[in-house]
Amino acid sequence: MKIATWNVNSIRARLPNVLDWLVKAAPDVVLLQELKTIDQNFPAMEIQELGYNCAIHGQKSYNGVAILSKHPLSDVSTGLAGDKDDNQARYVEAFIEAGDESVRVASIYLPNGNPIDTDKYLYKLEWMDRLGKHAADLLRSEEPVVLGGDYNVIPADGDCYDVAVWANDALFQPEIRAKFRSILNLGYSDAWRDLHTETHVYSFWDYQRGAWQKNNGIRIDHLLLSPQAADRLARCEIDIGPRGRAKASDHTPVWCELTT
DNA sequence: ATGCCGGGCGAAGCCCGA
Repeated sequence: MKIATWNVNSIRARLPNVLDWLVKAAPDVVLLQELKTIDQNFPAMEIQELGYNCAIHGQKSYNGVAILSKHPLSDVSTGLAGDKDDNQARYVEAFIEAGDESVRVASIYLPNGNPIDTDKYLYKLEWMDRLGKHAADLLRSEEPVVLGGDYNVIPADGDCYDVAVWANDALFQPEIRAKFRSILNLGYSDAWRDLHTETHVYSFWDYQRGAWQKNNGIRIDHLLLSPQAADRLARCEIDIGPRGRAKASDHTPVWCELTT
């Protein structure tokens, strides 16, 4: 089963690119972030025509996450547990029913947290704590689980082009990276890192300053696998193709292949 | 590395992203 994550930076602005990639890459499951639209304006018809079921958790203008699946979706839940007052659409989870390939997945849009001396940073810390609690709960099911999304965390120095540039950024703070590691330490695997040793491979390039052309990127889109999913991990790749297209998102898809 | 892009909203210019 091929499972991808992609921050599309507006599903409506990106629809032609997304549809093309769905046809070309043929993933079974896609975890989308930054829909930037409400559920009613999500282009479900066009995506369903390619054979995908949709679980949508939209929001006007900002955030918004979705799960696309060629297999039936069940047990859909929206929002991350632990804070009833959090109304930002950053989490959707579902069970993918596919016989002996069944898997539970979540699409995650972790808060950016910049600037670091503001409430936005505190919100990021709090959100990561809640994600860790929920991730721990999910492990107790002993199911294969894939938590994929835009984590807004640069895990290690080699995951960005210049550590000096990112030193004061929320994505690079030691306590943020420690919280990300603490989720891994529960028992999750960073699928891409587990299968690759090379550094300076990225999933995001800024629109500005010719970042794409100069390969000034960061690796912040991750697929975290529970042990039961990691045991089935056959492949994990970053497809930089979509980033080079006209009207590209600033993120590109990351995908993994789970076997039985 | 400071928003120089790019998207949403809404009809200019501001908010937001990483």
